Amino acid sequence: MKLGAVMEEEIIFQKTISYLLARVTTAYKTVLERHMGLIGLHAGQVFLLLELWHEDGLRQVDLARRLSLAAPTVSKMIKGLVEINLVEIEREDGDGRSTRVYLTDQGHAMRDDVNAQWLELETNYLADLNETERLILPELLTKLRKAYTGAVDAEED
Amino acid sequence: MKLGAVMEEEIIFQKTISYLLARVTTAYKTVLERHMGLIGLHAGQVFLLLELWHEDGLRQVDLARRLSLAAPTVSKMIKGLVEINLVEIEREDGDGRSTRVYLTDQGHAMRDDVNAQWLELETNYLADLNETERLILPELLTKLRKAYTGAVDAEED
DNA sequence: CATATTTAGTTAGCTGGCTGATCTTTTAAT
DNA sequence: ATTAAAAGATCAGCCAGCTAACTAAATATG
Repeated sequence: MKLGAVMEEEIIFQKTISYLLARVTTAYKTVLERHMGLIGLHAGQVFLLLELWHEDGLRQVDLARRLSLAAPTVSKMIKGLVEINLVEIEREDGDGRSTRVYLTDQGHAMRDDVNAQWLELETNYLADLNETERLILPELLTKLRKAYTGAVDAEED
Repeated sequence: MKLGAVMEEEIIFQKTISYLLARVTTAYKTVLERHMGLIGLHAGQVFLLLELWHEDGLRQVDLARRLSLAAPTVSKMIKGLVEINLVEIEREDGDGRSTRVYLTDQGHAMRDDVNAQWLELETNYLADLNETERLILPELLTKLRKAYTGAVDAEED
């Protein structure tokens, strides 16, 4: 009775990878934000810090590129991080346009907390994945990321 | 010279599924928003419309549950959809608290546009996936969604 | 019947993304 | 040297999410 022909179109829609991805995406972001909130950070800040832990003193434009984010987004994030004293900014000597972003001591100190929280995220929510899935997923996700960051404008006119 | 022992920790971080998922998430959301913008919609509105095409006249709380969204989020989305005349709201007769959301003619009419755009999304960005991946991904994504929507508070005190 | 609790929605205010416009500084071109 | 173009950063304003706090209606409870 409920399997009328009317439903077919919608079912297709909801079975697309794009749809499923959207649902995962939304749910995941909320969880991530909540988890990082436990250590006083916002999700976006974590990724920015990660890049700085990797290489301190980057310019904003470098961060934007590495994180695949727009410049204003990075600008606002840094503002937030400066306010809670995790990073400092400094005008570049050679180039008056650039601002370099440096970790403060507190910024460095957050690393263990973030790692711990990250580990929890990974273990708490992904416990149900079997070994095969754990192997495949990284590849698939990487593939997806490349698809969405790389071929943004690849559509017919 | 650059491959010091210092880097090891960070590399682990960036190989976690959580990290990769975050990157996909951000990239995908931007693409999705851009694509739906081509037909005058925002990403969130599309999902709400989808539910209404499935079953018209839902209450906001129903929509929130089905979409796994918070009530204020749905409230704002509906506001936007009302403004562009895709849905109308109507106070429930039996229950003065509820508002039911109904598609307008224009709301119904968007369906083809959305489907078309959705198809493009699916074909343009996921062309590189092979058949195996196309089979596995839906399962994996569904699994992830359940993990992130279901076990939100499953952590030690 | 009166009061307390639950439920549905809204408002306010936050971060995370974006685009578009603006400003300053550099660099390129004439 | 002057002007034009490019690059780095910011500001304003938008939507998608959220939480917290609130109103109003419905239901429980006494």
